[in-house]
Amino acid sequence: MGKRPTMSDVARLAGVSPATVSNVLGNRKPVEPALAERVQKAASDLDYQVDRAASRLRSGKTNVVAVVVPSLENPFFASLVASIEMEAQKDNYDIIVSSTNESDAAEHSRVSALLSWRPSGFVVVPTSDRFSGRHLLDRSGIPYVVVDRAPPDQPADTVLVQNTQAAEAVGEHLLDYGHREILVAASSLDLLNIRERSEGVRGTYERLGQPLPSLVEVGGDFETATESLRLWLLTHKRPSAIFALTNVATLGVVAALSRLSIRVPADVSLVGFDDYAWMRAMTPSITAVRQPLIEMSKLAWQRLRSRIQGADLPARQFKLQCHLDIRQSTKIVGPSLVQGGKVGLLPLSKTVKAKRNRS
Amino acid sequence: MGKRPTMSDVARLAGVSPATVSNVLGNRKPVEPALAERVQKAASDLDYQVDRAASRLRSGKTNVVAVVVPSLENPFFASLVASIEMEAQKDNYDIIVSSTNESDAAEHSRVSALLSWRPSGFVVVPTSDRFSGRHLLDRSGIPYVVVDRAPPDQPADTVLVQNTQAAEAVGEHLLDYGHREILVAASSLDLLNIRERSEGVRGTYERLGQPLPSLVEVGGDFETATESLRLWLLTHKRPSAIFALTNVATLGVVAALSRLSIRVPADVSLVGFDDYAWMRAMTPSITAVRQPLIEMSKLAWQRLRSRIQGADLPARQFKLQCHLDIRQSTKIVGPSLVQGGKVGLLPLSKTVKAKRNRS
DNA sequence: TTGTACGCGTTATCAG
DNA sequence: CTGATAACGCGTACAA
Repeated sequence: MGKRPTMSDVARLAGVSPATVSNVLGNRKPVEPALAERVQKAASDLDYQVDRAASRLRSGKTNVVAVVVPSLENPFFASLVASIEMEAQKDNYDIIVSSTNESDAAEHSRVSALLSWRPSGFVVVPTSDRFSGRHLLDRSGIPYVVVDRAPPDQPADTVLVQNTQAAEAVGEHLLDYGHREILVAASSLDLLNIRERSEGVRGTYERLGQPLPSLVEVGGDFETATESLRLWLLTHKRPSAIFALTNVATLGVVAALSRLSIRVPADVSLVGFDDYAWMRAMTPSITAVRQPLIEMSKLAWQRLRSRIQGADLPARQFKLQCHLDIRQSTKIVGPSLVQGGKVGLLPLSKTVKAKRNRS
Repeated sequence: MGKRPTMSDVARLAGVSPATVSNVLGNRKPVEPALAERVQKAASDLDYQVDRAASRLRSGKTNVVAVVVPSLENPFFASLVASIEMEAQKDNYDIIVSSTNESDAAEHSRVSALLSWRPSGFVVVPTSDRFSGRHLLDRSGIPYVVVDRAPPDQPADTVLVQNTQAAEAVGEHLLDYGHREILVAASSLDLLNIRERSEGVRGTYERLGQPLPSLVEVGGDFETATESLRLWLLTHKRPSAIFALTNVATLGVVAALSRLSIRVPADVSLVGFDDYAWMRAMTPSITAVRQPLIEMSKLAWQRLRSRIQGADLPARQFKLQCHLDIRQSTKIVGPSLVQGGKVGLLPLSKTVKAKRNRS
């Protein structure tokens, strides 16, 4: 109960000045070991913890970063937050988490509100390609890193995945398995990364002279996605394979197919995006593009930390490679449609090639 | 770029005193409309945001709560954080999120570190029944609410679910479907809530004179759970139904069964815990106990907020009811083993009865 | 090692 | 009753 102890309380108990306590606890200046010990003991006896508000006010240092994501319900963002938190914790940073519920306006207002913390940095997954929090961040001078969705126009530190290449690999995989008529289930084409995925497969089919994939937008949440998919399937010729561009879309496809008693992969093959335990656990296991979530977080954090520490780096865009895990949900339905030896033999687990590259 | 504007900057621009700016922005004291407007304009022209550190230092108010969970990778806790964040946002509170990685020591040190923020309150899911952060929280005098896992001994505000009743309902459901030999897949029996679930089914089987369930501890992560389950199934007589006590255990069971080509529900029935989209999406859909996550969060937040606002309430324990969603993964294998009309007819979606009750 | 000014809003006090 | 002035909260940084 009662009020929390202050540094002066510790100082009094240890019989030293507040300044010394500050020096000991922040090990800023060398202090006589004997004194240091007394101070430490006094501090722990009182369960004393430096007040970050006071500390920040004087020193300007906070050790906190704000993390802004479109939604915490989406397991992809949840996992992202989880691994960023882990990285931050290693460096003794805390994170303030905020979700924008997929609203541009909310993004703006959340960023604005979070600025009042004067955080050391921001990690942002923009809600849309408009990235409406950007202006505020730029004006603030606080370093930030954008993850997953590329900001338009001006460069900024950005950590993305090679969506196009990953989708091309999926296209090749499906062609190699003999699939000619495929359906692409996108969440929303408003997002650049989704468009890249969509155009990736499309490009592959186009280049190889195959019929272009059909495309359906299914929305961002599970229920909607399921229903959209179900409707589409009821009103169109059944494709031989479906490529879902997000984890939610994947789940929607699985549910829709299940409801329509369409079997995977007997009746239709399925490739998902994002890789979650349930995709591996279920029967059939789902062939899916795995995003390097941990690497993304590590890279984003590393970059942000450098900037926080004052490094003067040019804005850079990182594009990490994805990985296609081929599992049971894709079935060979005919001879390979991939010409030449180009992709003659796909390894069971195919790595989408490409390395980091500059913006 | 550059330094952030201060309240004095705004005051100067608006031609008033800093105190007036403070009064306007915090609408604390009535201020002439004309002046107020000038101040608002000046503030927004400068993108001014009050510095929370300075504000807290003087006023003692923070509008931030710390949320401590065992793991952010676990979708149950991730969802919990998501909905708490949503509640908090409505009341203009930010949340600082921290995970203990299922370590008691980390829980203690995380709580200790978070105290340096002087948050308005804590929401804690204890890592273990030891609840090693408790001492610190009690000494701090900061209000806190415990969620999901009950603290031992002394009462504290706690929001739980009726684990026993939920598990009993699962027992009745399985008996009603004619299942005599069942296996309970627990994560770890170190946790009271898991023991309650385990003992719930066990109790039901015992009371009705049926063979007691077998029990296997499968650990807290997916891979381990899958392997433990696989091993158990290889070395024991196959049960007619499996009840998994957590979402991770459920996933592990699904994966193990899939790997062993044991069909659900043809060869074995399955009841899971926690309710996620993938359980509904897959074929067969998984019969599962749904925890009222949103209600839990709302209640926890409401309670915490009352305390933050100074309400002097006696510690209380809330136990919310769960819901058993009967789906395709449980199959009738024989006549009902539930005597009398007691549970003669189970509705397709059975609600585990019981209401909130006092500690 | 310590005294002390300082950072930036807030609040109590005071003036108009 | 409105608005300004000044003290204050609690660590930190710099001079002593």
